[in-house]
Amino acid sequence: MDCEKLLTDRLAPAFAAVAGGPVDPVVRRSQRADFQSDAALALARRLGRPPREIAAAVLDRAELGDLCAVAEVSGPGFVNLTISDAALARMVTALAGDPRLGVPAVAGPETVVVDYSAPNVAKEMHVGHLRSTVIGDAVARLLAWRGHRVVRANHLGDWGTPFGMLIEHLVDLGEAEAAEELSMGDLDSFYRAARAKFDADEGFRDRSRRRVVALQGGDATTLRLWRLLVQQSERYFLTVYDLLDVTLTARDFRGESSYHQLLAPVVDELDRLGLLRESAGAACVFPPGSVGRDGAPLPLIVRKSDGGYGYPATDLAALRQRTGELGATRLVYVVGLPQRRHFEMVFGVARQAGWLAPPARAEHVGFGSILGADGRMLRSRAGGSVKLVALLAEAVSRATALTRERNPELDAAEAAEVGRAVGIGAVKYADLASDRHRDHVLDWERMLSLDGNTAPYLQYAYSRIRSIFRRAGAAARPEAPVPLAEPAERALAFELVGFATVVAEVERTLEFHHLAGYLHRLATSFNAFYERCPVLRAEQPVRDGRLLLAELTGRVLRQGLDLLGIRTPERM
RNA sequence: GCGCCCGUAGCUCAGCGGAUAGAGCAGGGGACUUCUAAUCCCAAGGCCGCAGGUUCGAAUCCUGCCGGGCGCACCA
Repeated sequence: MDCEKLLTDRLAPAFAAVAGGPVDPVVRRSQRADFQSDAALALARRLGRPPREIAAAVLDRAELGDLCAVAEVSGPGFVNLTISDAALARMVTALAGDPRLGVPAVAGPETVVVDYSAPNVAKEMHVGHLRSTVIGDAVARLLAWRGHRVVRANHLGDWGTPFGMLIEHLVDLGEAEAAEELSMGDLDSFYRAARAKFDADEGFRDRSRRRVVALQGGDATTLRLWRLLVQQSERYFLTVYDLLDVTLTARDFRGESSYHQLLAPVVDELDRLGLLRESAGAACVFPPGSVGRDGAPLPLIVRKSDGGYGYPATDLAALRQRTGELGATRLVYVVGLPQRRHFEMVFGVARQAGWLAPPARAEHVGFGSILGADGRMLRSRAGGSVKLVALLAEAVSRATALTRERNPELDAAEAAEVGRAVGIGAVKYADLASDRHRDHVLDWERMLSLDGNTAPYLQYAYSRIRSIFRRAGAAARPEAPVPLAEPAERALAFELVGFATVVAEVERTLEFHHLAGYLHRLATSFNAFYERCPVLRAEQPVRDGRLLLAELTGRVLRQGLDLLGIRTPERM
């Protein structure tokens, strides 16, 4: 099913025999054939034999007859491999009969915790949350589809000193009024108003401080007010997730408050393990390898000098709970790159404490900032951060207008639905289609140009396929003979068969731009095929075969886009 | 000062040890009586930041510079 793997498996024993030890055949796609193996070149020095001779010896031993039409030594010692039409057809047919499109469910499922999104109660979600939410959701979707047990952890910022002022502001407004404001999604003005009073009014500051103490002390009234804030915010966040087509639900909120009781035990445990050191009144752990500005070891402060706990303590408590109680073996943190050092230190301390021991491992899936078209951090006209919902609304309205213009036959309801899928898809795809380590330039024109390597391009290819089947009035026959005579058919067949390879790679690296790039290549191949190879007007048995290729393309596109969290409308 | 990320076509990006460096956009030229032209085809466009080094072979690995961004003890 997976061509690279198939060829690798065939070539590896031959290389091993020739080299007298295991060798990776280094199989990859080639411009001169379907695939090439480059291992003979690297082996030449070690074996003291000319690379061409090694390649020839390998070809002599390798069993490729049922797979390759041509297997030959080329240039200085490359092995060029051309898959036979019969073998390619077999692989396509196998794909057609496989609901999982060649991607098997994992044999040994893991429990994976994906930590993502993480908005703050009573604070607007801004573009900074976009990448974490979009990338994290793709991680969760992909790993779940592969059969892992995925725990979505939405690390909600629902605890800490700001809640004193927020609750006091709520009291000032009156509960009904405050709930109204928050449920309208006007979190920004609520927060700003509280902040302004805090900064300006000494009395308010005092009340706020006392309120924090009451909150932490478990005062019933305070807790009730606090829950009101949290609930209203959660409700609002869920509407954003719904708009974004994100799989996070009410059950996935893991508020920082829920670790509150675990913080002191975490510090105690670190102390018991002899890892704790006091420095300037704070309880610290000094993980190996971390150095600060002055070259001195850098501490992870697990308890501040005022006795309070910050992020490090919460992250450690959460980590311990995840590997311990939950039994997770893979911890994924989808958080911006600036936090890299923080996570290095947290993971370092967790390892020292024995909370993060093989097979469990943690990875920081970091990403760059979102920049405006001017190449600087995205800001609103007023200079503040851009509201996420405003950005999404603009994407949807632009895409809806475009949809109306392009396809006047759609009624208003369907145009709105399509506009939403296209607009949201465009935003998410733009985020996922480039290497996440880079800063990501959010250019309205480009993102919504609906052309090039964009979600709409892929969605359009999908809708073309659906259109064919609406006209055909029947599904493709899975056992239809696979047509490969036309170059466009062959090229498309190859892309289809490569789905599993890409999914496996992305599962390992969590670099979704590889999947996006693959889907774009697939859509491009399909569009070229569509252009040159009429489906419905073709004679049998070619017609059935082309229907099969079209259907498979549709299934792979839908599955691939679904893994990215992007919808595939039937019509555009 | 130290650390991390990033410098590839005018723009946005792939490629990260192999044969002539690839896409898309923008700009140029073509293709709709044909399953949606939101498409396709053709041409053009590059001292792969700079300089050394390793290698049969470097955009890719190493070192040093230059440029941009971010981080560097009690904010989350």
